[in-house]
Amino acid sequence: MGNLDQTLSENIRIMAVVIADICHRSTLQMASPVNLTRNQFTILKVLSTEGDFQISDLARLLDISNAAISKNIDRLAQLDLVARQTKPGDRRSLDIILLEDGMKILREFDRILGEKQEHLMDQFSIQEKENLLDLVKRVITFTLAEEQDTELICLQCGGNCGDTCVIDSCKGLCSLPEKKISLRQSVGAKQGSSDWSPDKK
Amino acid sequence: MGNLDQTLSENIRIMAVVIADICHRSTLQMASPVNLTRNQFTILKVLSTEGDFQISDLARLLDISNAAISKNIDRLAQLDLVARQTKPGDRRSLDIILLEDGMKILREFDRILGEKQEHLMDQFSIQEKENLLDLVKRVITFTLAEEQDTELICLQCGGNCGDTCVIDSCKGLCSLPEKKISLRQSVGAKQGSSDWSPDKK
DNA sequence: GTTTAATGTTAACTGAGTTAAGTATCGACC
DNA sequence: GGTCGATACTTAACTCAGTTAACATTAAAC
Repeated sequence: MGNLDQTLSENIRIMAVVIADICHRSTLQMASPVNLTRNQFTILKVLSTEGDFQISDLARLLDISNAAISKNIDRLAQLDLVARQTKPGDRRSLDIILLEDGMKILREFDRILGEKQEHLMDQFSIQEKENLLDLVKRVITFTLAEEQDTELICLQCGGNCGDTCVIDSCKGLCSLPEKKISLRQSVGAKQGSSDWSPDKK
Repeated sequence: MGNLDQTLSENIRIMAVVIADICHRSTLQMASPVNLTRNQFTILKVLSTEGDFQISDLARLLDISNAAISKNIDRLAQLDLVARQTKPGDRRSLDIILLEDGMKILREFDRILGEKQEHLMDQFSIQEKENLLDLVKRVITFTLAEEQDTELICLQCGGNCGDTCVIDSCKGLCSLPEKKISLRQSVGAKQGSSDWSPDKK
């Protein structure tokens, strides 16, 4: 029944855009008093997970250059969201640490997302949720299996999904910070064309 | 059962990123011999739907400036994917028309997406698909209802889902080209920070 | 026939990325 | 202990896709 396949595929794609684009953007806008780019937000999110992160770690994780991270940290530091802290052992390295104001934005983001999620989840019975979860997991794993570039930071779980995460490459960040090398080779945060900057209109 | 809610929400978000980001990017890269930005691809996609489109229509639809559209059309015209055609009635206006090479890219994109989709759909029984469709539609409508900025071009259906489209504001484009004014107020294609440009590494 | 509005292009600018060069520190080796 | 290469970060110059503002050209209104 090709038509069902078609409709379902389309609706899955629409859902993806709605969640990954519209919902994320609006939540971030609500959560933060200042405009943050997607990458700046991702940096905060990474810093909120366990482990120490330096400029080059962040560059590797977000797959952008050290120079770009450095500039983003300038911006975030200027907003008092993060700070550079020289490492005791090695005076070349800097640990980037998340400050209270940065945490506040993340907490607010999670709170808003949590609220939206709560309302959404109220729609479904437990049976339906379990059903949907199973189907969603299968969509994810199957879709990723078809792709070459499957490394990414999902970070949707706040770094605590551990071994239950469906994303193989995520597990490193979620539960094993020491494995943080070379995640997300290709879910690039490349030079910008369109969607993810703060709205300036 | 808060934990199920949490897990399900996370997995929905992960699925969204996987589909909207990774899958779209890789498909576009496979489909097009030249690097197209997300907006350039969206322009092609819009042009492939029914109706005549001028610079200002496209600007309104993508929510970027006339000047930006003009430059994008320069680029697409230089690649022989589209052409400017002076309108008989009004010599100020230009109809932007999709050329064969442009259509070829769209066809190839759809073909690849169709293939991926076919494999994915093989995973599910008809019962499961109907189930999933229902749940997905509810996620979409509910999520959109919570958002203020719900205007968007989804264009996932290729412009032919008509009244069955779950996206109210989409219907204009899918089935009623004359309503093409002011779709997508805010699913911005704003100045760029991060993800959607062709990969230059 | 002149003024006003609409359409599209050009020019100057912005912001977030890039690469390449520069600075400082560390570790190793003679 | 001094030099040399590697590592970590920053700075500078550039690119690219947006922006706004000024400018042609054409159409419409009075």
